[in-house]
Amino acid sequence: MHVVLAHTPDGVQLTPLNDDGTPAPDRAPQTLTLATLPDAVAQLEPEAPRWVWDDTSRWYPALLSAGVRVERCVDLRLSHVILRNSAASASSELANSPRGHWDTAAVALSTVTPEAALFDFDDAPAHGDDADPVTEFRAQRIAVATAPDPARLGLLLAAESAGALIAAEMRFAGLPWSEHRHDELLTSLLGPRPRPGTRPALLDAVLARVRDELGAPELNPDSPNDLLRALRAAGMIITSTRSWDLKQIDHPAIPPLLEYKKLSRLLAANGWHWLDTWVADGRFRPDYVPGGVVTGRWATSGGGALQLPKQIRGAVVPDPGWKLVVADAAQLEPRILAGLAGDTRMAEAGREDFYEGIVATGAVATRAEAKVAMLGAMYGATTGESGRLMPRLTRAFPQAIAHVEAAARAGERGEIVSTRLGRSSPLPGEDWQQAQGDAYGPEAGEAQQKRALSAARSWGRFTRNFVVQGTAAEWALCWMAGLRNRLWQLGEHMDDTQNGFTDRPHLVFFLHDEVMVHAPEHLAERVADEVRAAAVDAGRLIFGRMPITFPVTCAIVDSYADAK
DNA sequence: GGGTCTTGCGCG
DNA sequence: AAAGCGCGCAAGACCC
Repeated sequence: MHVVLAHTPDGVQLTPLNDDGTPAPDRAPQTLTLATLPDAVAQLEPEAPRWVWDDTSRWYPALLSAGVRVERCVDLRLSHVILRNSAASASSELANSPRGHWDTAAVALSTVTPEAALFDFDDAPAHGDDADPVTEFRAQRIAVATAPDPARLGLLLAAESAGALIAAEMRFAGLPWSEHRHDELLTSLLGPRPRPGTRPALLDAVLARVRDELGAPELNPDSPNDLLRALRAAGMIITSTRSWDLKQIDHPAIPPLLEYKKLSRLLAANGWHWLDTWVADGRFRPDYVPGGVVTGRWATSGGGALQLPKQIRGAVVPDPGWKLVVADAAQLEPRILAGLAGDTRMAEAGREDFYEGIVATGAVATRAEAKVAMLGAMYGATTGESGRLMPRLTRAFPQAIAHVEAAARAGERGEIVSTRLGRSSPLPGEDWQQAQGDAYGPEAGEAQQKRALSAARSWGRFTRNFVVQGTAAEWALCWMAGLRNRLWQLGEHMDDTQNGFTDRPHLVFFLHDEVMVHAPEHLAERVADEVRAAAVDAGRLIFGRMPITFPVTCAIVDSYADAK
């Protein structure tokens, strides 16, 4: 059963439907107030319906605040974006109708906090006819059913929607964060928290050494212009102030300067100000944005949750009596490539440690070489060590390399490419099309042709990587969705005293190919088993019986810093 | 004074 | 000047 939730002027319309979108004969639609919605949802939830709503981030946080968890949903907005762009649904009515309500990002924007038990409909855009979720749901079902492979596209929409639930739940639960430990880390690296407008003592001391070595007492190290001038005045030949460039230079000012950059970055990005802004009541609650990246990866907004530097991961600590289970899908993208290409030789070689396996075939000499060569294949390297090693990979694994090469050529021609489950890449922009057109015009100059070729190659690198990164994102969604169900069942016997959601082991963090579970200590080992089992399931879901392994490294720790 | 672009660096 | 992919954020640079 599906139950569609629609926001109406007086409250909420609740419409039960059969799975094909036709009205459920034995169930009448109901109209409710927002205040009574959580109870109504909780009452129906034991039947495990798929809740159909326009945008998970608008409905689910308030349900979670009211203590209501749902097992399944359809996020119409996320699904619509996939179906609008997918080559697999390109001939559907949905994909060929004019852009409207479901294509506007406005539906997406939401800043509902778990604390605010209010639904966020104040800024809902004016509803036209096309905004009716029942109509949209039916259009989506048809688009999926008429696709060449409905099962794959259907799986993608289910996984994307599950991701939206998880994103809301992770924000609700929050990442356990010790403000005290964070402050200790900052103090040991930077010195005690300084008065506003002044540098911490240790940072100041490093800066003094830089100024001294450069003979520039007034240097503002945070100004690239100023810094560049000072470095040149000290005799260095240099065009940028990037750390990587500075490392090539032998000068006594460089080591303290690199240290200054490292520390000032920590202060600016994850210092006390960040702590005040993003951590409350021992939890870090970033705003996850499922589908926020074209490839299907998640983004976050605020708090930089996907860029937590290793330096401060020590501040992520479980509650007393709990553990963190930190799991990482080992060498995910190379495995995904082997699966996508159906390259059983590569899959076989990479069965355990992927890169050691490549070395064992004799394709390259060392693990480091194998890694660089694989990255080159997936990113489209043409120069450097990576570009040099790639031909050897091509000889050893022609099938895998041909797959990414084909994706690159398609992109160079301005065509779209698709992931395993059917998420398609965007078309290149107008500027790109214009540049390609110009290059073949009658009066095209050499510079124009060069520019067009460079743009074509660049887009080819994007599409090359899109199929791998995007399919890896699909795998990760399936992994996490499966894990979510397994974790819930693991806590099934528990009496949910406070909140049925946060009492049980639950997901608290996700980073592309890594997940973190906050688990009661006595369940931690079993959580680790479920993490591994869910990885096996995800591989089967996406690649069927193909013999690809997805090993997971799993650490049960008292601090995120101890995970690797 | 305020908005946008650029630089630099964190993560996978 | 371009350069192996995808991001977000802070602060300076730049412009009106």
